[in-house]
Amino acid sequence: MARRSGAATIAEVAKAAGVSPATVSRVMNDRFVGDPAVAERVRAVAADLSYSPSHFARSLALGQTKAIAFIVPDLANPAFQAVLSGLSKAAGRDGYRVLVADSSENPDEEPLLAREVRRRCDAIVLCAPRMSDEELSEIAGSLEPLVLINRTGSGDAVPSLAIDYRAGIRSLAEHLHSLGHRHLVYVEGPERSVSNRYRRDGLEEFERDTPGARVTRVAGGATTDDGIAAAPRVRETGATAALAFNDLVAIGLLNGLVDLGVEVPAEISVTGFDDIPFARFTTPPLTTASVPHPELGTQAWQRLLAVIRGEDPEPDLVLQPHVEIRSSTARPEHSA
Amino acid sequence: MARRSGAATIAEVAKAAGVSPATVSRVMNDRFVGDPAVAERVRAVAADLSYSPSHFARSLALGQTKAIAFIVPDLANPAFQAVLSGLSKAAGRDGYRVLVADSSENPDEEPLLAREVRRRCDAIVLCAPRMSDEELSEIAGSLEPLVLINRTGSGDAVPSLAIDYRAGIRSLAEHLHSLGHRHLVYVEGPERSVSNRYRRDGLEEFERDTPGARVTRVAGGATTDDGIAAAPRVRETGATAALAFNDLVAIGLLNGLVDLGVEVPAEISVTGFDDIPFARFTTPPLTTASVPHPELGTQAWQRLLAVIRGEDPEPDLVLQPHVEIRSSTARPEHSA
DNA sequence: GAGCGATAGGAAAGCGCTTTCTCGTACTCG
DNA sequence: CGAGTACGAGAAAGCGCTTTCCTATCGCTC
Repeated sequence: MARRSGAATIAEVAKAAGVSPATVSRVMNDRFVGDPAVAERVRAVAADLSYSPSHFARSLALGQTKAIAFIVPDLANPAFQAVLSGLSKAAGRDGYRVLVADSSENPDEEPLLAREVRRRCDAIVLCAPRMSDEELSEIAGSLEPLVLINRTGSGDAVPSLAIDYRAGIRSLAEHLHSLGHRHLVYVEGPERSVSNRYRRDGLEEFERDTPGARVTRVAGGATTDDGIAAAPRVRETGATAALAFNDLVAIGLLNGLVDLGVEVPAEISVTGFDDIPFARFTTPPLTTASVPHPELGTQAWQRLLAVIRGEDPEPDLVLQPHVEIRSSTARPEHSA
Repeated sequence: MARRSGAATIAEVAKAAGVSPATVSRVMNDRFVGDPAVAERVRAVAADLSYSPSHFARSLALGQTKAIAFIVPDLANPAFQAVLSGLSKAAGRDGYRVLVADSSENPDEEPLLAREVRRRCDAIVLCAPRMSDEELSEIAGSLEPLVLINRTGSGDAVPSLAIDYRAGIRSLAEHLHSLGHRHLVYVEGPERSVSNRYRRDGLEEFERDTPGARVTRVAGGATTDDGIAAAPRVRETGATAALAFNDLVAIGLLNGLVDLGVEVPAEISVTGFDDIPFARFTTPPLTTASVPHPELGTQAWQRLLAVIRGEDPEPDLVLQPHVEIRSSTARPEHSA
């Protein structure tokens, strides 16, 4: 038995207005066709009692909530916020709200988080780079309607949207190579991150296809602090250019290098990934690869809505990053 | 009538296990005291059908959701994220989830947003700097349990937590004054923002109490872009130091000034507010005033939980910002 | 003026779960 | 060995809302 939360119920409104709950419901949902005076009375009473229908009860009766969930690995990363913003705007236009959940607190419980959050709404957009493929395909079924971000073809027929990290980082590496860099160092993302794997693949391709080029790898992470911590390791490699897992890491790295007395880009060039708004404001401004993140959100919504409606979603999309050249990259010193 | 979402219901589990729904419910909630074999069977069947209880139905029956909402004016601002992070951790420890809503899309509908979101959960933490006092006290009642952030004593007995922007910005101004600056310029926050008013108050106090000091005001906003746009206006004032509404604006301003060829801090000192993580990484690193934001979230949860439980919350708290001196502030040129 | 269709609005079932009440069974104790 | 107790588990009500019937009333036509 619920402790009454003080809010008026439909029954109370009905009684006060001298009509049946059914009528109140109809009036509230603009499905009422009878005497306008009755509707008016109901509305007045409802306003008077400041009645507003209970969400749970509605959801229960209707079987839908008009809400979707968005799970991100780290809400503090502006790149995900940009996706969220696009998603939330798009969903809002169709009358849907989005619930945000951040799995950074405990990544291990991501599947649980997803499941739990999913049950509070009609569908879910999942961005879970650290979840294993097995875990993913295991829970995918129980999460539908579902759209995946940055996880391509998990075998299942789940619509997905991805950024081509592989191609993006390769372009970045090629940019550095064209400047004259031969020894690059990649500051890795989180151990279990799938998108880190894509980047590694891209770099391996680059290395293979580019005679004379070499890519060393050092441990990193996904945050500015990880970037700072990686600075000494980067310097030790002797590489003339560093590719960071993302902009956050790059920013940390930039500062870590400065603290070590290393000049960027004179001694070491640095690149990021994502082109977060702050990337323009670093010193020197960060060369990075970007993708229109809000677009990712919009596209995700299109597909999710289709799935919700039982229609066929548009085909999967793999967005190609665009290299944004700024001044954190330059020719290596000795080659000048 | 709900369209069945494919998920198993308690009735199905009950039937499959040859028991009553009541028993299933009890087993699922660890309230079962009977034959362990029965419990085991129920659990097995539940697992088999991958049953998980419907949230709405539970909420409806229980009258509670174990979720709270957090409304922020702008999720892109790292300061609010820090609050969110503290809140979410604290609430999580008590088994509560937090739903995040960002009102930046359309600030005018903040009251509606709050109301709607509130009905999806048990309580709400509201950070609505742009809502008018009237609007606020108008809806406060319908939002309870409620904790307010950065809105002190709205007359009503709503627990609140605030940052002392007035004192904080005053300290910043005094820091600049002590460096020798006499003409300061304040880059205003959003027009209707209450926290902007506090800052203005602080600066007026400073001006009144500090003979020879002068504070000009120019239009600004709350984002980096607003900061960039304010740069020419700042320069025109001829002030030797600029206090920005927050760090985001300060960062924009820093860059806007550089673009205009103005050197910081040589020609103009700049300060921010909030000490977001990026503040350390600007060039020059930003002098700012800070408050432990996650702590704000934790404190908010303490109070909210008390209110939810019908207990008396701890008294309101006004956190005192600490001035973080970095190198975006220095003695004015001619005084050197 | 009788018979018909249309229409306004109520009764009731059902969404899935929790929980009180109740009943039947298996004990225990005198 | 019978009465009383304890305990396991089911029946049913209720959370607040929507929606499908369904009935009663009205207005019309011939």
